Amino acid sequence: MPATPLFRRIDIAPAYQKVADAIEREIINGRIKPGEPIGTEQQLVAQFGVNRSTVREGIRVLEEGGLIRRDSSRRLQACLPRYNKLATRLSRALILHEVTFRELFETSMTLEVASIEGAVERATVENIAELTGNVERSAHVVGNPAELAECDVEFHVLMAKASQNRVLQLAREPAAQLFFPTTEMIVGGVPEGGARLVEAHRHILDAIRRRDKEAGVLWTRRHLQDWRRGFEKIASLDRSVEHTYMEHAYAARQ
Amino acid sequence: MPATPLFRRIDIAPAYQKVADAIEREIINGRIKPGEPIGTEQQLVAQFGVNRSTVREGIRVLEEGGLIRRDSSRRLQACLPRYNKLATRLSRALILHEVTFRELFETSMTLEVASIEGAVERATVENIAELTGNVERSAHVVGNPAELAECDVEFHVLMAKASQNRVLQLAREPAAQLFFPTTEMIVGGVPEGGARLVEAHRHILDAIRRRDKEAGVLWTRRHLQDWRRGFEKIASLDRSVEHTYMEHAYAARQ
DNA sequence: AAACCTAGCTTTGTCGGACAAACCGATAAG
DNA sequence: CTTATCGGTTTGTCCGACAAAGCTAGGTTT
Repeated sequence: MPATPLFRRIDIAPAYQKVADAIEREIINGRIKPGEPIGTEQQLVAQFGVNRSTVREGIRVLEEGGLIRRDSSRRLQACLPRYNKLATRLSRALILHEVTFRELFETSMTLEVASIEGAVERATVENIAELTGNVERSAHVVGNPAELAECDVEFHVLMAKASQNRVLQLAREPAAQLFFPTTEMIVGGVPEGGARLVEAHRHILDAIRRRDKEAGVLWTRRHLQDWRRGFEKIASLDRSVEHTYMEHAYAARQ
Repeated sequence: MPATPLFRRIDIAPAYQKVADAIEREIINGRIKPGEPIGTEQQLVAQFGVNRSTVREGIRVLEEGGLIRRDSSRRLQACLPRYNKLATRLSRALILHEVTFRELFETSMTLEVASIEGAVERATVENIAELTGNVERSAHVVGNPAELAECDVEFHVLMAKASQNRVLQLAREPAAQLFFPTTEMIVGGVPEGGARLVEAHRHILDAIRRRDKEAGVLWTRRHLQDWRRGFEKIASLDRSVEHTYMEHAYAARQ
């Protein structure tokens, strides 16, 4: 072989990948806007000059990446990747990496505190109305662990939304997806747990209303510490997020 | 329509999706461990009783999701989803949602501070050695914005790694991928910017060594504020992460 | 015997064509 | 004006095929 390479490595990406990349580029740089149609498979076949099987493999890649979706009639269109869907992938990754609840807890504490700080500063009247509705609903289902846990998840999503920071909303999602489902187990297992949860939410909401950052942070920390105490009654923080639990969360999501 | 639904919605997932789900289940619940082979396409065809095209579409889905990959000889095997790859998707999503640099900055500040706190508490000698090597390298390339920016990215990745918190590592990645590439522009545009950056890294590393959390946080904040000041000289924080910039980051990633 | 080479088998990536089911649009019937 | 029907499209799936690249095993060379 030559001492100095004459040619650089030729990029031989498979055709389906090139198809996916080409469409992705058009969406990312805005030539195709979310909601706009991509065209039928047949049209893509004609444009790219490859076989339909190849086009379809490329489509699957983009679909999984959340860049395109099929509307009601299964036609292809660009779309905004849902945080939620992507976060699910990340949650899965966290499980496979066998992270511990301690890691989840520590990071969630950071992110939820950041959320409440943003929410106190920037929550709109709509945000507050949504949160109010949520708290009222929580109060009604305080005796039902499953429904209450669902309300809890929603409360924290709304809080992040109220922070008006979409990066934060996204960053907290993967951890939250793994962290909060345990709430059901805890609320179900600890008497008075439900009431304490609703009370904490109430105080947090109140702090947002009064734009009282200190109180908001205080109650958010307290709320999470409550979770932690409850969790430690049923499991160790240093155990990895078990496959068994994972299956629970996974099944619930479907 | 009947008052009470007699039948529940029939689940008619396309075959390729079922193939993907079936393989995903095996990986998630640990029956196939990362690194283990999935089998050839032909074997999957035989096992699932569907056509190879269908199997291949299912494979593409999992591949994109990061659950399987092809090894050197293109055989299929399960794998641990790389944060990095998933984070790339998320970064893309952030761009499409037209987040602003202010949102990025705010969230990064939160996450980097959390990183340094964890790093000060739990950095191992290996972590410190890696960081030391990085800082030394930075000092050598202080005059080269591109290389220095690369060192900066690595420094913060290593810092997150030193926190021993994988959830945090993951959570900071999407924002960091969008946030740090601007470093090159800033260092290139602001005289003394490079020197200040290296100095900050040095102080941060020193704080980790001395387990001095307060100093670590202080210098991390200062470091990020420096970025912010530099950035505001060339653009507004409230402008969305422009498509043009996005293309820059995107091209660099390839 | 160890290293090398070559022919054959396997696997992937791609292609062309095919067909049933679902969907759309428009027209015909009530 | 609503309902029913009927092509034309589009998707999901299947079948069969082939070139290129990798792997395997056997034979060859040193």
